[in-house]
Amino acid sequence: MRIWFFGSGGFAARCLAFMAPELHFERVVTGFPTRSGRGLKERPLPVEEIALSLGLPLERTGPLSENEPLLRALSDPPDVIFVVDFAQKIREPFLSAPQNGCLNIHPSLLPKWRGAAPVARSLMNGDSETGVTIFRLVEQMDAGPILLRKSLPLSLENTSGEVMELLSEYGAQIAVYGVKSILEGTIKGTNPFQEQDHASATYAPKIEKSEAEVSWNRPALEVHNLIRALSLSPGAFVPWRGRRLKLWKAHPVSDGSALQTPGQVIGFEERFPVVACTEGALRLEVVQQEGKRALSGAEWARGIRLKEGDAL
RNA sequence: CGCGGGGUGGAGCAGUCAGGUAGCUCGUCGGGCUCAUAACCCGAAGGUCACAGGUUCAAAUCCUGUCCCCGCAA
Repeated sequence: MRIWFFGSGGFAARCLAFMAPELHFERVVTGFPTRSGRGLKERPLPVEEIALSLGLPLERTGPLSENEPLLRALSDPPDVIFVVDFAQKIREPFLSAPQNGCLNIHPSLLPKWRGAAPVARSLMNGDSETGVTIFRLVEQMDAGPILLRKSLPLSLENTSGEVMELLSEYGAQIAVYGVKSILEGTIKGTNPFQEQDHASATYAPKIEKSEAEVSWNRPALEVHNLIRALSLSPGAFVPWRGRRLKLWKAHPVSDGSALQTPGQVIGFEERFPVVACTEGALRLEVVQQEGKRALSGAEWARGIRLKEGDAL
């Protein structure tokens, strides 16, 4: 069983880590290190770090269409190429080089939430269920035939970080199962891939920075959904004292009295500040001021001497 | 050298600009009150003010260098 893996980001790195004990990867391909972070230092991509720590054969690539050695290698193609959270769009000749095509692990129940930010969009939308899909890449983004899906129930407590973590694990599980089934002929004979219902597709465009700014002048549930949707990155924030106050974790409070001014501290629950929104209120669990580390809402309120009636 | 914020008893902060006895809200420990409590009252312990050097009669505070944490931007 010959398998290649193309990936770059954190989700890809976690999927790779979960799959590595079960599958043999002949090549792991990622992008070049990017100048990023404070000081604009050059940093390797998450997949590179994971692959090296797992002792997998790693190579870096620029645009695939210009990678002559890799293109030549396609003349002796692997059985399957996993393409996960990879910064480039995959085209021919890669799409049809492997006998079983290129497989993607997508953190949504396709055809729902095609696109770049499926987990964030589903949480933002208040979905009660999401999942992960293994499908075969086609020219059109996230529109290929489905091999396997696994669902994950969501609650109001779930954050994007947790959900991504779980879906990378689930995705790796069913990817391993799926690829073994195909290659060992368990489901030989019938076509294991099922065409998507394109008519019911929805889309999850990438998160814009401007979407991260929230206002208390919204329903508490909506603010809460945005906070947990963006809790992996970049974090929702409110302007506060001329700077940003990031809201990493909150909890909606059913105090229905809509008589409060949005943004006003209407009280404390176990020392955590409760802030009024237009419908209901939010208890601030974890916040972070610019330049400071993330703190529990209680510690933050204590340090700045926050009192009932103060306005955020 | 991309821009910026920060490091002060165990936690979170004020004090730094205008050098002059280490402060606040908590936590911890002891005592009191209470049927009881995360409540309240009384008391106590705990800090080389990140590190190094310099200026000064005197440095958390001013100057220089170093380490560490973090936000933005890309």
